[in-house]
Amino acid sequence: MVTRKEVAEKAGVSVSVVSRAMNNSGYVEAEKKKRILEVADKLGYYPHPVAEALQKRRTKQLLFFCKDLRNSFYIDMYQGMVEAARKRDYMMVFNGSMDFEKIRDAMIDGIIMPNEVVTQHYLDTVGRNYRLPVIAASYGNPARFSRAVPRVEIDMEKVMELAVRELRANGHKRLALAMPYPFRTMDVRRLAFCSLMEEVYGNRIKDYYIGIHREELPEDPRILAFQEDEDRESGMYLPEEDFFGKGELAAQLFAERKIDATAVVAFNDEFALGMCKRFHALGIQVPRDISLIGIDGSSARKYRDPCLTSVGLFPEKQGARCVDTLLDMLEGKKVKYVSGSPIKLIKGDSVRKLE
Amino acid sequence: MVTRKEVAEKAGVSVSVVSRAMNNSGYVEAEKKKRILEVADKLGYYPHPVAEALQKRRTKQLLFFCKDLRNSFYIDMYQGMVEAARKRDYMMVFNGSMDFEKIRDAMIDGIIMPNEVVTQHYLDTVGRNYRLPVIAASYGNPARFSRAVPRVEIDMEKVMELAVRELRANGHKRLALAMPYPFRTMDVRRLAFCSLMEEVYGNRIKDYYIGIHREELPEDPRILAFQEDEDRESGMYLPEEDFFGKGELAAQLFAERKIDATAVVAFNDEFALGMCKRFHALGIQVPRDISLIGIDGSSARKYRDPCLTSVGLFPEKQGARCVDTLLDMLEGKKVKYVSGSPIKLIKGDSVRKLE
DNA sequence: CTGAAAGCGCTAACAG
DNA sequence: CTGTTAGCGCTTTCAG
Repeated sequence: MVTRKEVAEKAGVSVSVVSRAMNNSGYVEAEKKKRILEVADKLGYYPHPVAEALQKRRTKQLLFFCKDLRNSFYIDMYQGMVEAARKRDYMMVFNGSMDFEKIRDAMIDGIIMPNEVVTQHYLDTVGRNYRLPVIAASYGNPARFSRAVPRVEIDMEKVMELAVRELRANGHKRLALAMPYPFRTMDVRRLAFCSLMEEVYGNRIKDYYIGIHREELPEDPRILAFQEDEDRESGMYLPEEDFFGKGELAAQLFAERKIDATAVVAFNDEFALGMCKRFHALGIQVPRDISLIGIDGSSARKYRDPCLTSVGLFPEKQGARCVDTLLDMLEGKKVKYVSGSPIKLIKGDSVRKLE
Repeated sequence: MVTRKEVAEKAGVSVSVVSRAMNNSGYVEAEKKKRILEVADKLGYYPHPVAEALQKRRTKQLLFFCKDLRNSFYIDMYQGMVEAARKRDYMMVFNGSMDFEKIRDAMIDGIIMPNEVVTQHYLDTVGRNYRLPVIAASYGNPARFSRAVPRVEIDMEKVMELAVRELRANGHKRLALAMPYPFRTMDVRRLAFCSLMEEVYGNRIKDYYIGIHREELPEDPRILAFQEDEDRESGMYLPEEDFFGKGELAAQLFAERKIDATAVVAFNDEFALGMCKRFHALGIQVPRDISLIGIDGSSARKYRDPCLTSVGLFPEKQGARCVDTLLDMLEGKKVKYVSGSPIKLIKGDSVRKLE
């Protein structure tokens, strides 16, 4: 392996001059600099990133701590991070194994958490005595962080408002909400939906809520909504959920319970697509018999027809903002404790205009 | 930050004893070891991964160099890698930005390449004078590596054979192949298909090949089959392709050209799903009017009904094997230059039994 | 402008 | 069994 020392010898200078030449820091005679760079190039020299990191106490790597790789929402988010990091000469590293302990073995300068639940878990365990800067992507879900963590937040209340407004604009009055969790779960979508529909439904709102309970799930090892009873009670859930499968189940429940809603807001696009499929199998046509609106704006919308109408959350933008905030922190800049990320309705063909 | 030195002082020993105690290497009095571990724990000490890496010349990180994140095939492959790496106490790092230059800034012990094309690109550029161990996932595509690189290979000829056999077993005689590339492209699927169908079609084989040419692609920036004319001529292509969109186009071409095949083998599942969608839009029913078989066994098969029949490639297994081979190399073991990865037909409902 | 020297936090001989 | 010592490859004062 060729080191700075070797370059220095061949160029007839000392290592420190080479260092300065390579980093454009401090003084070095123009003539010499040129020669050094030439020698380095000829030798195929390239600085050793680990040594550099040790000395500078900067690895130039950021971790996106996310296990839920099969969820394209997070993949999109990661793409946004990669791009933002690249612009500031950082590398975005992805860790697919959800193992908090191992986080301390990672050579990183900071961590981005995918949601409130994971953030809280982290802060309550390893994060207690590991004080690397942390940023959380968040969605307005109730969570109590034991330490101040800047969040880049998507305003889910507004998302729900957009969805409901779109349905109402198309003449829908009786709307249902389909979720992968029981009613009692403190999910911001459910809370927002309830507050928006309260004046219409009053206390009959539960009749228009389709939730998947653990007991109802088929015996599929992938479908594991809750790991511990404790988690279930606290309304927490862990990732790697089969939203599509749960969506199918939700459509089934919707049909069985003969809910008289004309439109459904689904937890997310994956969930909505699952509903679509099952509706189709049950002979219920979207949007003729039932209108459907998803949340995410994911590219998976394309798989089914009619194309799903959805509230786009632009996870790439959220991801990019997470990175920028984190890097600002590392540079010692003051950062906002909460910053927002844009949303927008993406029209498809799954909402019918009622006369 | 708490270091080994600090722990040593509090425990009244020297740093080397602490080192030995923590790594279970060399001798250290049982009593002392216990005390040291206690002190370390109380201080919340955790070894500095960068310093360790510098000294041991082992970062315990492996890179999966893959930009095509939206392709679930590679995501599955990555999952397999993560698991295999975890078992051997390694961390699998994912780099989503296709920038060969930046690879040298990554703190890694080895690299896994997603396919032959990327491997070759790498070897011809940065890989020239950066000799980190490399493993390539491969598919029997023609490629000339300028350096010996162990490959974990999926036998695409056998894959094609399985697909064709399944269709024939269901009574299909006239089979077509649908690909995202022109006929001249040296893709192993096309070559295998040609050799399998030669005796049936002779030189009419081109009539049963549906290929997407660059000129036929709609003006979608994402749809960029070839970056350079040079690449196109050499039959190379770069990732991030919209296989779904091209599949739609292929179905269109199939219908327009009134090909009299009763079944189609599609490039991959994504491509097949695109075909499904367009066929549906054109009023051509799968499998009633046309049978369809995909390649991959991807989870996206679930999105559409009928469920796609596909040849499963089990990318997780391929990924896991890549990692194991790479780690064996790092441990100085002798590794096979080419190793295989299993395949299997996954039955769905997209192939009709002909009378 | 340059080079010697002192580390970054950790490991691994090697005497004691 | 233990401590001293010499690095891993790089950066950064700080005298010259």
